[in-house]
Amino acid sequence: MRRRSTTLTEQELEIMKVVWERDHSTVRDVYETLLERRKIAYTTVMTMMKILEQKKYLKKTLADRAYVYRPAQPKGQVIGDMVRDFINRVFNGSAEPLLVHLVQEHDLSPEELEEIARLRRPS
Amino acid sequence: MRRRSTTLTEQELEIMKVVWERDHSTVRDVYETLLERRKIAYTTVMTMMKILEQKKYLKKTLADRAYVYRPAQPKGQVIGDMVRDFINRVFNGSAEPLLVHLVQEHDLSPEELEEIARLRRPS
DNA sequence: GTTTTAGTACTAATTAATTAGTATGAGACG
DNA sequence: CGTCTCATACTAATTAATTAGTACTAAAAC
Repeated sequence: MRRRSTTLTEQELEIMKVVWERDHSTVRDVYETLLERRKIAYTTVMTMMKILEQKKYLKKTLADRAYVYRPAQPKGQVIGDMVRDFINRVFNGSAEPLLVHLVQEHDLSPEELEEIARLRRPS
Repeated sequence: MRRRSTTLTEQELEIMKVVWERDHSTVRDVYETLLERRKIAYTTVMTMMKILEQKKYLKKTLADRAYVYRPAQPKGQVIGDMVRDFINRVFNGSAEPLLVHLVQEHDLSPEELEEIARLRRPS
């Protein structure tokens, strides 16, 4: 058997990124945005957004004739869950080795680190 | 269609973690390690390791009667690829917002940050 | 030498993720 | 009013990921 993902899957995330950029979104809004990047069918977007609503990532209200969707959870929360899940899967729950990777391979200078460190300890 | 993953999938990663801990591994070695954690069939492990060999994550040599597997790429390289893939998917290629998440939600103190920062700039 | 053991190769089934087609209905428009 | 447009609901097909069974073979054990 194949375990169902506890976080956003790849395409779900693509849709949520569009939705988070906007105050509210119809299927057509998201469809047109995604269509700029790749071939996709309107009903594909609709199906995905229905799934996201069932998974409690989106909430919908009926406006005029079409559903209007809004995020059901703040972006930071959802992304934070994905980061946590990644750290669990790849680093057995320990954040520090991920940080080491970032510093060593992702062009993060000590200056940037210090700046970010101040987020936790405002001087 | 469903795009094939460019990085290690969840169960592939579980097997690679076991292999990386050891100098060399047979299917039985990995099977017995995984069995301590969960129910799994010997042939399941064998199939997965064959896939990992085809994907160039493992290389095998025939020793005695059974294949002996070794990592074909260093762990740091493979994990680094996974980190890069995650940053691409979730943060559109930018490492800094991931760092902010780590600092804010994963108990990383400024002291730890400074220590890690020294990895890049040995005093 | 026959049987038991332990390995691989091959096949296949299941489920999640992704994609999209078809049917249907309500409102806009002539 | 009939038709066109645009929305949803429902159904279904495809592929990747995961799991494991069965057949076969060679060596070990008796």
